[in-house]
Amino acid sequence: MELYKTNQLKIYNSLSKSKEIFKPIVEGNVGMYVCGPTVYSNVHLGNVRTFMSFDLVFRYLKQLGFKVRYVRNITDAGHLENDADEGEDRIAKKARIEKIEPMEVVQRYTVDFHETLQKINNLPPSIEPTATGHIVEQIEIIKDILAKGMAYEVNGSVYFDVLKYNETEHYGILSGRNIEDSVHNTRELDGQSEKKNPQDFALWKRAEEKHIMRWPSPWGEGFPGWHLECTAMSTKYLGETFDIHGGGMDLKFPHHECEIAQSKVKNKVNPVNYWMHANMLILNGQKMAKSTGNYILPNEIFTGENKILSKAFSPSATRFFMMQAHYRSVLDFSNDALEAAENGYMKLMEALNNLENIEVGKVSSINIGEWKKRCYDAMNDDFNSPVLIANLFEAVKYVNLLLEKKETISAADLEELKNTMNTFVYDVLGLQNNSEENACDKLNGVVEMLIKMRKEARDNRDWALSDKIRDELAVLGIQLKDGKEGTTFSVN
RNA sequence: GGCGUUUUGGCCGAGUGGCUAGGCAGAGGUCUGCAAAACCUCGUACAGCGGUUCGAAUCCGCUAGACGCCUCCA
Repeated sequence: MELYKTNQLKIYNSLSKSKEIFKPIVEGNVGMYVCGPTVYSNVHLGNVRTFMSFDLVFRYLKQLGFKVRYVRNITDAGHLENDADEGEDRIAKKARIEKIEPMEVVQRYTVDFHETLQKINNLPPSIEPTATGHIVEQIEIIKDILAKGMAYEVNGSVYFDVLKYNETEHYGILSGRNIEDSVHNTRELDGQSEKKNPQDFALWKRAEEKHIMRWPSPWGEGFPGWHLECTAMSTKYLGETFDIHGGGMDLKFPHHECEIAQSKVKNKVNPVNYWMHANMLILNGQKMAKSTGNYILPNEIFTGENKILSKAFSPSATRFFMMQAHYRSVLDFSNDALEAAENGYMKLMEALNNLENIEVGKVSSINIGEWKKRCYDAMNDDFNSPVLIANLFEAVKYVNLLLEKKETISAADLEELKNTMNTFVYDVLGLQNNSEENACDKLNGVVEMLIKMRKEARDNRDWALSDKIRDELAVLGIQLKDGKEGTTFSVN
């Protein structure tokens, strides 16, 4: 029987601002859409955190037995940079600077994005559609919204009429705003004279002469507006109403608010049942962002090539660091925090390796079933990975006590412990075991030989030689551990 | 200025109206030829001031700080 039938998953819904019991539209199936990256530069660690948060959601839904269609777009048509740059989107701008074809920029950074997510062990989504591949769908939606009188055309551009929409619907329902407030508080910017109101957002923008990315439309040559692509792609692949829509907290307004408005006009239904927002990664007390230069790239962490880092950290240690925080909490990035996470991560991996060395007994002195339930309870409570990890460390303690024979475990319980730990560590959290990568058979053989030689030296009370072997191996990052049952080692 | 979130022990980070989060770092102990590892024990917490309550770090109010959004942004 599928686990979702016995596990009651609760998800914090940004729309209701409360945890709700998750009930998919079609039993056993989940449709999930997550706003993907704009591929005009390398993804930074803050971007990665969001995608990792939803990777956790994706993985756990699958673990519960749901059949998940996970759609995450690639924004390759670019967003408008600001109104002063009217007609010029980010990707076109970058292309001009580098004197290359826009789609070459898109290709380069899409590849970088995929490589980075693969290193950090994110699962690929089920469908990864591109904005440029869905121009036709976007044009159709605009025509529909125009026909319904909720948009207007000016000089080859089409804008969504927010004030008119707000007469019958609540623009601001997701972000907790009232349009009346923002009417009084929105700063007037230049170049907005086309719009009836500053709150109106573009559905279609007329392309200036020099604009590189352009498509024909009923309103002339141009390109789609900021928020339309997600509406087009999510509803195309998941339906007019689907289960989960995710994205970074910073997209809640205006991006997701606009998506709701567009969908409601076009389909007359709420597009999303559960809105999920992942919180920001903080560096130097501020949100990581390309625009401010306050960011760190994933590769800089993996190579250690950044002045705030004392050394390189593996993708898994980095992933573990992020999983130790809840996805809805702000997380502070620092070298100290990463180091602490790395130490904890290695301790966890050590215990996983040691699972193989445990001897079974007739009865169990620890309650594995109860422990397993606590693991699921943690994840059922809005994907609470930090509490899950606390429970995994509880299991680390079990493993060590079992090795010392201070506790006993039955064969069936040991199997349960192994399966559950593997499931949560590898399948749900998506961590990888680095020690397996580092230690190959030849190395194992050499170290075992040295351990044997050291034992002979110790038996002869030749402490100088035995310590020399131990210390020199330590310098190489190989740590020897003398236990009651003999010496073991770990590779750092 | 508006809307929202947040403030936990040396550090990172959970959580709850009364019952140990966890990790890292630190102290003492067991073990050990010594060390490391492991295990056991321990410490200083819930920004400040009021209120509700038998009881609040947990609910409410005020004050102070921080962050996010209000413009592209994960």
